[in-house]
Amino acid sequence: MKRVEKKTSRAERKARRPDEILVAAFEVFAAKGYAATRVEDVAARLGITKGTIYFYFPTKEVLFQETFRHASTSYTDLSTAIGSLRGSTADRIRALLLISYESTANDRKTGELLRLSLAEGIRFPEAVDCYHGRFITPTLAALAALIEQGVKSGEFCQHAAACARDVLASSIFQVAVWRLMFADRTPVDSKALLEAHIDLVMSGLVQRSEPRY
Amino acid sequence: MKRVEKKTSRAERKARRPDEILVAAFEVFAAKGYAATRVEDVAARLGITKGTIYFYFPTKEVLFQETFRHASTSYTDLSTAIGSLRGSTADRIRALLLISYESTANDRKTGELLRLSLAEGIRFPEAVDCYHGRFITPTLAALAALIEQGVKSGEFCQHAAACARDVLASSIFQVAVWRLMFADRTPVDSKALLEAHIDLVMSGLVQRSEPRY
Amino acid sequence: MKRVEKKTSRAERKARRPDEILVAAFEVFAAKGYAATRVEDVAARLGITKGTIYFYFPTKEVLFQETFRHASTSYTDLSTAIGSLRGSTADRIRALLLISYESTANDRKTGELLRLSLAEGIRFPEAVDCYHGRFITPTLAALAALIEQGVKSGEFCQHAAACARDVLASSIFQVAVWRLMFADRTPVDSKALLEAHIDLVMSGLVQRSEPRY
Amino acid sequence: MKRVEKKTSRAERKARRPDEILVAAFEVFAAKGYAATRVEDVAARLGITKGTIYFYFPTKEVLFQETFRHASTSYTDLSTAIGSLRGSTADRIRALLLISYESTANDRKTGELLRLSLAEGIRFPEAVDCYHGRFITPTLAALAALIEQGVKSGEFCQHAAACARDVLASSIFQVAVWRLMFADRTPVDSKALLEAHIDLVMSGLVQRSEPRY
DNA sequence: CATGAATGAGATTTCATTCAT
DNA sequence: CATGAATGAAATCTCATTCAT
Repeated sequence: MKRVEKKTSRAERKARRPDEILVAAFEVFAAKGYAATRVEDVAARLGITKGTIYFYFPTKEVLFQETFRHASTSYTDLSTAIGSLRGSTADRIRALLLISYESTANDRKTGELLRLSLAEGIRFPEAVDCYHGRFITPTLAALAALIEQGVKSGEFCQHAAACARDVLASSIFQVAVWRLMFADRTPVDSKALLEAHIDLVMSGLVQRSEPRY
Repeated sequence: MKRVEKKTSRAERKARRPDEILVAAFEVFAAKGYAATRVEDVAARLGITKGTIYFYFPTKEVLFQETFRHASTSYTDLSTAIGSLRGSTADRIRALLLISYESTANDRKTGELLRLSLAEGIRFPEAVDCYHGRFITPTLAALAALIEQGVKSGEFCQHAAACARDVLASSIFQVAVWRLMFADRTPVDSKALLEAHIDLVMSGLVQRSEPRY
Repeated sequence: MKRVEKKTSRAERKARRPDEILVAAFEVFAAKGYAATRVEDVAARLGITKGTIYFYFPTKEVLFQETFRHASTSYTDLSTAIGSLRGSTADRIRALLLISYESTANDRKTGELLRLSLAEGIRFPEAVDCYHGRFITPTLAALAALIEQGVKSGEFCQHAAACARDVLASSIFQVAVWRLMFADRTPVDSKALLEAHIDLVMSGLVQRSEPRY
Repeated sequence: MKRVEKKTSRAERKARRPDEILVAAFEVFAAKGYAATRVEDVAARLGITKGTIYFYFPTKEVLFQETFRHASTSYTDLSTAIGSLRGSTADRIRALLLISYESTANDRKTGELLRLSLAEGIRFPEAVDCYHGRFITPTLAALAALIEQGVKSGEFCQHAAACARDVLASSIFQVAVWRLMFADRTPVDSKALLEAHIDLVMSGLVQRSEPRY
């Protein structure tokens, strides 16, 4: 019977439509920016027509905002990740930053969100808010929490820890910006760069008044 | 008398027009992005009409490219700056990064160029090339030169120096991205952030007289 | 009831639109030439808007080319006409030229195509090719075929027949040009002119073995 | 001294300017048509600027009309030519048509005037009037005069002569149209075509009292 | 006289949005 | 629900025309 073969029923399909649209829209918006993206481009990517998109989203502007929100949501939840980390505080920070990196490296979405935030931030402040709330705040909070632990445990020197949070976070931005700008022309070993960054910062962060080991 | 008041003759005006246009165009392009900028916006900012802009630049696309190039050109020349730096290598690196920071902080142009590079890089690869050539390459070269001096003089440990260049450079990106995104909402003390970054990295970079391990 | 009155469904309308546009466009292009025709003029003639035209044709240039091609296509097919002609070869040639004349006289299209070919030929060489292929080549071929028959049957003298084809064809051009230039100012009896032309040429063409007078 | 070398004084140059402009304008108008011709194109061809053209001609429209008039004026004066013709009436007609042909063949101007008349005739009826008055009317008059002489002298048969004028004239149009359309693609031996045309028409025109063959 | 910078009206073209089917 | 023909506002670009120099 037909029904058996058909894996996605009409109802299922319908339920997924908005998400499908948001996914497709994200790709186009990320690649071309808001103004240069045509609603039809998004539709074409799904093999549907403009009209269908307008059935789910009232305007292009709303489509953009929902798209941005949707794309931000799927970001790996750091607060759960942080609980499962093991090892010294330094190891856990390193692991945390690598998790961020991986999520960026795998689906590029995080990087593209950064691009969109920067590119469209002036016209869509909510997008920046969203990016900030979903990505930056949790990352900074997680880092801050880990650093505090390190200070308490004596691993980190109090003084350096004060602004270590932002400095560590910058490693993520560095890699993201690097990839956005030179993606296809100057391939960079992002992971090595990230780890070097972490190493250098860490070595300035660890307590050193006496022999370390 | 009219004549007396008129400070700019027609000839003078003409000679300055292209530059005036490029300056105005940069502001609008930086604020709205390529696609959302209307040629008329640029004209209005100068109190002239579209036609005048098309008299000097054949298309909006060319206007953008020239604008980008023009804005990139005025970036503080690091190779001259580097010669006038004094003090220890660490001091000179610090000074160099602060120069970059100042140029960004004062006219925002550097930051906006970064924004445009990221936002329009896909459609205007030459813009990225330009930004790369004018800004990133000289900065990295200057840093690399200084680091090498530090290694030779024994100030920096060989091992850490290997990737210090990129890590130091990331401080600039961090500040720039931060300012671009949160300019008016979460004012950041960029200078403090930058100096903290440098401090941390430096402390991981300097040669330490006793064994680390 | 609305439904009853509406003779043309949306689907029917859509199917006819391209042709409707091409017909309207031909009239305007023929009357004003390519450059002086505004796309809006064509739209207005159909009671639609510019946008609709651009929905079917990507540019004004393509619209012109398609229009020309479309207008050329409907020209009376001479190769079928030639088969149904009766009488002496001279009679059949006369009939053939009159068929050409009638098609010109009735819808003016042939004449206007000539005007467009001449007027826009430099910018649209394909238009000339098209006119040549659809109109001139078949006419000349048909005439040549008939003349050859006349020579074989002994009706025409070999010598004169050599270039009779072009000379007979010129009668068509003469009438067409005449009508194009003086259409509304010096009305000419085109038919009489054409027949006189044919008579004169024919009398030079026919084999005469005995005194005419 | 400079003056000696300078062949054209400023005054001379000034006096020729309008004519120079009209000559250049004709070439551009003929090649591109009225609407597609920019005033600047005409200026560029003379190495001067738009402003100068506007000094001599108030609008582009006037420039076109003057240009057309000017180009028509230089047409070989047939009424003087006709007096100097010798030989039989048939010979003189042949010679007259060849004179027309030569003037066309040499400077192409006559052909281009025809093109412009047809292309712009609807918007510039005066251009057609001008072409008619300067070219067609004299040609037809000259032909009619010669034909009448031929009839009086018994060379031509009365009957055929009635419309011989237009038929003979058509040979000129045929050649002109042919050259305009196929100038560079299907080079035609215009002169042979013209002479064949004349031969055929003449042989239908001449009085024949005895067997031709 | 000649120049050419500047204007502004108007033409081509694009595209978000609507709505009858 | 989905479609896609149609709209119309707006953007890019052109060019005849003007006028200060």
